[in-house]
Amino acid sequence: MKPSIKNIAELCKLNPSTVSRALNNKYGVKPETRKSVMEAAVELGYVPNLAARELVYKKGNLVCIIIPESDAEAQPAFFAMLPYMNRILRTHGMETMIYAFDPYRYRQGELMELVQKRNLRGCIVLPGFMKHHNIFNDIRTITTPCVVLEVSVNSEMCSSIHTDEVYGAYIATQHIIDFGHTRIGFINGPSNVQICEERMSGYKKAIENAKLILKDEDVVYSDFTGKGGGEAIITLLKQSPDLTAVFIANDLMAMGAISKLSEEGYHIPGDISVVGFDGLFVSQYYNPPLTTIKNDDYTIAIQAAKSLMGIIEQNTVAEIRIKPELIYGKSVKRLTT
Amino acid sequence: MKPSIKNIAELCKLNPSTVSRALNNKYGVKPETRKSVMEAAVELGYVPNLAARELVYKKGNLVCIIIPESDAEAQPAFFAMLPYMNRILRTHGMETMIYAFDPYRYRQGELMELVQKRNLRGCIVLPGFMKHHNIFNDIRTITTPCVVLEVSVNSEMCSSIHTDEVYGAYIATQHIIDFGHTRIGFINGPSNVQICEERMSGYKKAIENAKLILKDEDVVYSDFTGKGGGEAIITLLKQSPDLTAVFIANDLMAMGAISKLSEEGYHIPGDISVVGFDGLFVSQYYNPPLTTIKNDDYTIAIQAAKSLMGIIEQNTVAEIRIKPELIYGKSVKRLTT
DNA sequence: ATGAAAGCGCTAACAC
DNA sequence: GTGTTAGCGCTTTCAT
Repeated sequence: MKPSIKNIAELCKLNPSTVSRALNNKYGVKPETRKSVMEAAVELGYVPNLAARELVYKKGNLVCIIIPESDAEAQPAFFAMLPYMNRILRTHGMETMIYAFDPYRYRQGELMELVQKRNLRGCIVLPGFMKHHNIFNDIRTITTPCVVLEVSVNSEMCSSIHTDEVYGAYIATQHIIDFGHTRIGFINGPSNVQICEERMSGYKKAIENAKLILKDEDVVYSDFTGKGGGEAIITLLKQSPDLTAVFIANDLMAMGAISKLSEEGYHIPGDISVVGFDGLFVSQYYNPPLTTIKNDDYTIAIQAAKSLMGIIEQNTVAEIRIKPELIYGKSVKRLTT
Repeated sequence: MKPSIKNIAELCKLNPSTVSRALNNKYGVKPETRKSVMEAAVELGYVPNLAARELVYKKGNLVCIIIPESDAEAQPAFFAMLPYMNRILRTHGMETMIYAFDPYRYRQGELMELVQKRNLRGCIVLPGFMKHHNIFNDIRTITTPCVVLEVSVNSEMCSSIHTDEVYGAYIATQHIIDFGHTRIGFINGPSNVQICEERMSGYKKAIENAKLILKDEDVVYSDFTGKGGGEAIITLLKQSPDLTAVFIANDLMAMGAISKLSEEGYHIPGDISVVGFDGLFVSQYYNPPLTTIKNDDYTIAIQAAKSLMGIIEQNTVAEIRIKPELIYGKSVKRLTT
């Protein structure tokens, strides 16, 4: 039978409330009493029951990370971030649960329900590619500290962390331009996704800044998968055979594209230069090592966890923007200019 | 203020106990009473407090996935498995928490403490590369349903899921042999890790079966990282310049090796054939697509979750062995024989 | 079919 | 400094 403070109380001939005070280091317990309680606790193998404590406190120390249910392939960022978030949260005495919701079956209010039934201390929402979903209505009205990635939520209880997508796409394209390319294609993700619009505008900005010509046929949309990237590059090169470089909106598509191009006899970067986006940890071991924009998951994850603790502990909400960074690989050819 | 059954009871002019029965579909509630309770619950936005329920039931519906704390790079399997486990567990009414322990600071009994304080329903332990760690003593004596990956635990409450590593390494090496190679190197992971010993013995078995000569200098040990793989292949080719193929104990090292070889002017698979191990989802988009042994995370994850539910629901423990599978890429050259 | 009362393990307000 | 008492929200006897 699992021991409770009552058992300790009996053993020490004390009242349970005194035991509680002793265990929680509350003011007003004789040192020797505390000592005897501690010893009894160890002897009995006492472990506090968090459910009982929560019932009194009304809040627990559980933080929930909320993601749309999907495969690892679709969510590399989440998996990269989880350990870092977890680490920070733990140093603040929090523990982590995962809630994967089905985007197609999400019920209005599901989030509040989760928060309430588990007495959650806070949430971190990683919406992935979703920008227009019922869950955001719930986030807006939630009364529990909450951090949302990549989506702004105007609320007293919500902070948000953004990647500066426009900037990332801009420096990617600019890097290609700096290497002397003048015909630069773009393989984007789904056009209805907000980050894709933003990456598109970064690409445009760099092209226009450099007084290059922006052509519709230099842009194709795909689906962020490796397979999709392979198909997209073929379509793109058919439309615009004189491209010398392509900016691709995520590393997975970039890999799919390079793999496909190699198969078709192209040499990378000899024939076509490629820049990706994401900075997956495997990208540096790609053949050739991929030049990419590192969406700094480490920084974002730590920021997210710290921001959450900021709301919980000091009631401070914030909107943070993080600039991604160019990682130099070997997938861009320097043209003689 | 968060509504409780008491509020519902007042609204319906009933006793809280009747409300509880109505909400939980217990026998002996007049249909109209139940109806009025349900309506009141919706009207008030009632959400049950799991902590209170747990206090009565003694058990909750939380399952904990336990991993050593580390970066995503070191734990690709975990991240691949999490969504699948989570999905199965949810269909059984369970929710998932994550517990990342620090292997260097793990205290004896930490696991039991976690289980008790959270009233966990069960655990799934993914020990990664660790085979000899204090946590296994705790797992052995735990009295809560538990599934452990890759490590056998002799206990009434524990099931284990194993990958047949020997078999995997065997079919990898055999595949290379089938393609006509006779000088086949092996880049293994750290020699003190059990799965490495197993993969080693699979490699040996295939070499010996084919009456090829097993040479010490054809094997090098590295650290499962991409960087390590790049260094290892150089060392290996210096020791054994006449190798035509290499079996590499994980995909990340394989990528590092291929990347390095390409940089050095080798062509893959023209000059050197490579087979990896893991079947990471990015491997199929590698250049060239990597021939690898797919450690079927999907099957393992689902098996693990189902096994856990098997212990919880039917008290059935099992020891399951899963055979990995050869994935055909384009990184092995067929030699004319 | 419903109500009354007790109790899960813990903490807090108030006595002493 | 410590005991007493009440109560967190829920379920479960046991009455009625």
